[in-house]
Amino acid sequence: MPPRKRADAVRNEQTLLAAAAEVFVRSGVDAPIREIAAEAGVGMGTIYRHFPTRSDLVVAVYRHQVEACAEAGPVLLSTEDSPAAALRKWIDLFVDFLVTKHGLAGAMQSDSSGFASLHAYFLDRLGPVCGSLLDAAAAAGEIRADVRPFELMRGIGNLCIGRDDDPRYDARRLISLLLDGLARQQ
Amino acid sequence: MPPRKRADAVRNEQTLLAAAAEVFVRSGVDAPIREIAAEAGVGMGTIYRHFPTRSDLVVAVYRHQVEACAEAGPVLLSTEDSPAAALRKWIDLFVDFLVTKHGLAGAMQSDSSGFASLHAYFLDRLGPVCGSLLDAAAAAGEIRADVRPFELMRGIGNLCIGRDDDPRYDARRLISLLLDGLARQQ
DNA sequence: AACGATACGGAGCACTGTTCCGCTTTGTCA
DNA sequence: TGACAAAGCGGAACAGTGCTCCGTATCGTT
Repeated sequence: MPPRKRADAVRNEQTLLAAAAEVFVRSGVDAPIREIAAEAGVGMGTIYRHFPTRSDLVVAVYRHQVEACAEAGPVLLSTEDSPAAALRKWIDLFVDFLVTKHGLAGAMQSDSSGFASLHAYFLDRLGPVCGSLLDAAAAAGEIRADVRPFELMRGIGNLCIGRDDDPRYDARRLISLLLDGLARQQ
Repeated sequence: MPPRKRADAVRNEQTLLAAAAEVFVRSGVDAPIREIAAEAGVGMGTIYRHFPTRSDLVVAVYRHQVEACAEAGPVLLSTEDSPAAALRKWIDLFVDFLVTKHGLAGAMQSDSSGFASLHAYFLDRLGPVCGSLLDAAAAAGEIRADVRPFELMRGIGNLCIGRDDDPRYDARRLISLLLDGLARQQ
């Protein structure tokens, strides 16, 4: 076994993952390396050492985001005032994550098998989390009970497609409307 | 009506269309503007004047290629030794054209309606041409008679997807195999 | 032939990806 | 603890690209 990584290297890798996620949301997955380095407060060389290609970085952020999104579900459920509020906040995180997810297709040229496995991982991990949020909100009578995680996640995913630079299209607005529709009508 | 274009401007536009088509095939639709300008023997400014954005250029080449491909069908049919030979040559042109077509999706970000209309134009214009080549070859007994233009064009189109830089995948080789299979087995 | 109007070419600028190497930090071992 | 490799870091420097701008050349008209 080779000696384990130095502490600062581990720290930088975490910092980078968080910074890249933030920049991807702000400027897309094609954001300049410099911008990501600046956001993380590290040099460009550090990024290239940890993630030799842009694809490596995007994939790493993807995994990191799936994990963060999955862990956020239960936390939100216990800290927010109501299950419906937790659901809304969770979906906000989910939309941030989708930017990375959609960028992934472009970053991983022609490696459709690797892409498929990441997509499966995503569904396995987040489907149940989304499901428990939906169940909780439904049990509280806050939303209708007949919407399943898959259709909701897919619908939101589709709403987020192609919203690159056209200011006339605001995916988050539409998603908010969708959630309004999800609320149980009294 | 404003005065019509100067002769050299018209000439340059045609030259550019042909040069861009050639470069797209050789280097993809993301080829540097400089390379296209060099191929056409014009300055970069000339390209930007005629086609302000890359998307404009790609769309123009697309239309130009559809037209050229459509006109080539009857010509090949009358100049080649056999309908099957004409079909093979025509498909060769068609594959060149597909490079532009696939690049189009990337170049036209989020303008799916414009893309759809171009796609319809493509089918309307080339379907019949491909059909007449197929019919002629079938009538000559050179190929089986139960393959329709749409499925052939679509099949070839799909074979050309994702062959960007992986040297292990050669779309033209597979297409050639497909055409061998199309030949009437004696 | 002369003279706008139109179009051309490409130098120049801004921005980005990627490499490379001198310097700093870390972990270890006496 | 102090010293010293090794691991890691930062960012200057280089190369390639998109796009603009304007002096120059060409065209069409009178």
